[in-house]
Amino acid sequence: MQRSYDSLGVIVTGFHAPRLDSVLPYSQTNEHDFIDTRAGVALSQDETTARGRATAEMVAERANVSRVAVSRAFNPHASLKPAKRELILRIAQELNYTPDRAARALVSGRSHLVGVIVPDVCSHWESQEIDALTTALQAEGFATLLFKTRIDYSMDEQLLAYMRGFNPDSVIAFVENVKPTTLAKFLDRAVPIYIHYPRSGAPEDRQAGPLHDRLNVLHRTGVEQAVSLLQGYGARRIAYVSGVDKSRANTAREDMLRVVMAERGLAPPIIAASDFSYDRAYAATLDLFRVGEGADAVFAANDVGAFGVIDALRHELNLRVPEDVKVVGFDDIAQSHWKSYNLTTVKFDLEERVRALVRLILRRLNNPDAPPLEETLNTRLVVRGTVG
Amino acid sequence: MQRSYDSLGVIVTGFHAPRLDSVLPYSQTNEHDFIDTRAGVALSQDETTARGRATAEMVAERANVSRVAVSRAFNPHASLKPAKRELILRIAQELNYTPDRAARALVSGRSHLVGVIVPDVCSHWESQEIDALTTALQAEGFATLLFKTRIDYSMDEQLLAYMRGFNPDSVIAFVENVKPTTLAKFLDRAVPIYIHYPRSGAPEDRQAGPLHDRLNVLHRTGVEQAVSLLQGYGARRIAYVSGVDKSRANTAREDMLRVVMAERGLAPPIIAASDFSYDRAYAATLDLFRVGEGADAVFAANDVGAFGVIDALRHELNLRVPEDVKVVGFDDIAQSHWKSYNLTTVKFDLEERVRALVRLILRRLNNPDAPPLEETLNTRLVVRGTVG
DNA sequence: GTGAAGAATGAACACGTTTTCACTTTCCGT
DNA sequence: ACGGAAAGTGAAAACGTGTTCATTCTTCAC
Repeated sequence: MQRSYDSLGVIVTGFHAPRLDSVLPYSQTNEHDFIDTRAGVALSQDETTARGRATAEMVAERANVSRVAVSRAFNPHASLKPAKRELILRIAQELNYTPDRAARALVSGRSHLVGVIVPDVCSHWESQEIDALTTALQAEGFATLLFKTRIDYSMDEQLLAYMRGFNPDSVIAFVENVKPTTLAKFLDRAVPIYIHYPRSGAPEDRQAGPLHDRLNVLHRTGVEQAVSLLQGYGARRIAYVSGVDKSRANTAREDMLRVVMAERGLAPPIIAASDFSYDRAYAATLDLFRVGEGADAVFAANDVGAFGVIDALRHELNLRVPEDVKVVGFDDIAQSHWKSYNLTTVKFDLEERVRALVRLILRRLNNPDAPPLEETLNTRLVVRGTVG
Repeated sequence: MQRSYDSLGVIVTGFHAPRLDSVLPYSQTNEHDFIDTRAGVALSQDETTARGRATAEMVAERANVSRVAVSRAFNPHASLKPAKRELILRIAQELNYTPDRAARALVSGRSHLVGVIVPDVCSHWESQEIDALTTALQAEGFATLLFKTRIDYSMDEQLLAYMRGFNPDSVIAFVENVKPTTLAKFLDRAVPIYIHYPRSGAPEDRQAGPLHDRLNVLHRTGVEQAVSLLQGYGARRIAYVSGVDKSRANTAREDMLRVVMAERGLAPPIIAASDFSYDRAYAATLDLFRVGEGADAVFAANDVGAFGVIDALRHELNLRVPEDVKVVGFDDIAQSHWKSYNLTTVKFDLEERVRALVRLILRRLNNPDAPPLEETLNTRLVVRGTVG
């Protein structure tokens, strides 16, 4: 079996053309990425409806029971003679039957979908959070419905309307600057919405506060440990390379840093404006040391930002980390232990956080009128090689 | 408004306790991560059903039209007097109505959900692909339904059955070693399945080949450029730090490297077994240079692996990159331009790839019986600082 | 053996939409 | 004005399930 590439509609995108004239044995051309479609086309056509799936009706017929019995067999709480349930489940498996969740959602009002709104899946912290979230939700019988919003962390009304059509049971929004009324307009009273970033302390948040479940994170602990460590190594002039301006996470972190530094008699942090990204943090650092006054130590609003700071210091400013400048991050993402960075950082226990979040969500779904619950997680400093 | 932390059920996880006795003004305690729930509770209760959403029925009543007209107003292809459509859409907006997708799916057989199965959302390449995919699908009116499978890239039958319940219109699986028959057993004839890793060239794949849509990627172009560049700098002994053994992506890349090196009269690559991860690549590199014979240049199966290689060389083996050892990766993920690595790598145009994929999917959904289509993308070498 | 309590059962309804199918109205060329 | 085609319209059926409710069957204490 041989084939010539120029028989295909080849899209050539490289900066020099591929060898279109090369004719290789098929076994040597497995530079193919490959996509199967309709893998099941050849399967038996009996016992399936026109749409290709077995229904409860068909299972019932084959098992000589009513359709309702089939429904009950799949609901553990329903009462059904054990032998009958076993028979039904066996036949269901033979016919490869699973209850249709769309139909189930229609009547029960539970889609078992949790909407996740995120500005950027690739962001390290977010991607790790989504990963853990999906695992946890999957274990509880829910599926993650992913939506992207604008990169500036603002909430898009069009997106909310769009998402609403899918009827999520709950929504987790990695989103800033969104008013409860906006959310309420586009989602139903019954849908709990979880804003997954730190609160800003703005008046409207405080007002809404007591009505809602809360997951608190004590930034203070980790920040105190970090500042204490920096002080111990003689750092006095500390800079903060910020996250997105006015975002909840950035405000919370910057404010806490300011409070702790004040308590310890340090001058307020020098603020270098950035946006959580590597590139902006890199540029902000260059600015800080070339145009600005520099610093003994740099706090970055997140780990990725800290990587940008470190690379700017080492590879462009010819400063040593940690000898000349110490660097501390926030999050402790998986990449922080990579040797090139080996970052000292304030850790959030991501898995614990996601477990707590899923716990809150499920509790609220099972009991919508339960009193608001508050859970609090702590932070701690993970000491590696960028302070010392 | 003041509050004391020890009035909360504080979960303390740090390695030293937080200052529970501290009492700060609320505005200074915004170390809270914060979660809103049921933001809409206070909204007006009129014009909503018990479940909290307006229905087509209610819109029809208010607009003095039939319920069918409402349905048609939301379907651009249906014929409806423009004035009427406008009226309905306006009233729908007032009532904050959106068609329920579960009900729509039930009758039309289209859920507008695309299942994405992935072993690890955090993997850089996968997370970037998921991000682009979600954007593209969202633009076409589809939503991404995320599922996690086992980390060894194998396909979990239980997961397939679970996912099937959600009735995805199509499935994109970042998965290895899965037989078409397994997929077919758990998904319907009507659901196109896209395996999103390179083919292995194994007999069963070849057999299935002509029946399916395909998205080819010409590894050859980029690999030839890379090998040519390495040869130009005098590299002769080239090692390959592999991906997961027998995985499609790894096999395709390793085989192509072998073919190209043979064509150019080089000895076969020295194989160092790894699994696409930073840590294993790091360890494999130490092994290669301490126990094994070392190399002039290292090809890594992916960029993250290349980072592990670089860090092992520089920070543990005290070798210089690129002076002592040259390194080339695969993928060109966003992190590859970070200064600490500045990686020379074989680039896949991710956006273009995702666009082509979504194009194939939509075409197949709109016309299930269309003849199989094949698209081919090219690769190219992005030259940065790890070869030279 | 008897009665009552509880478990098991299936018919009918409900969920919110799209699609089909007749029917009515509008439009256009002559 | 006229006929025919096209566009517009709403009643009814369908999608596949969970839930309610009245009925039948089983169990168990006496």
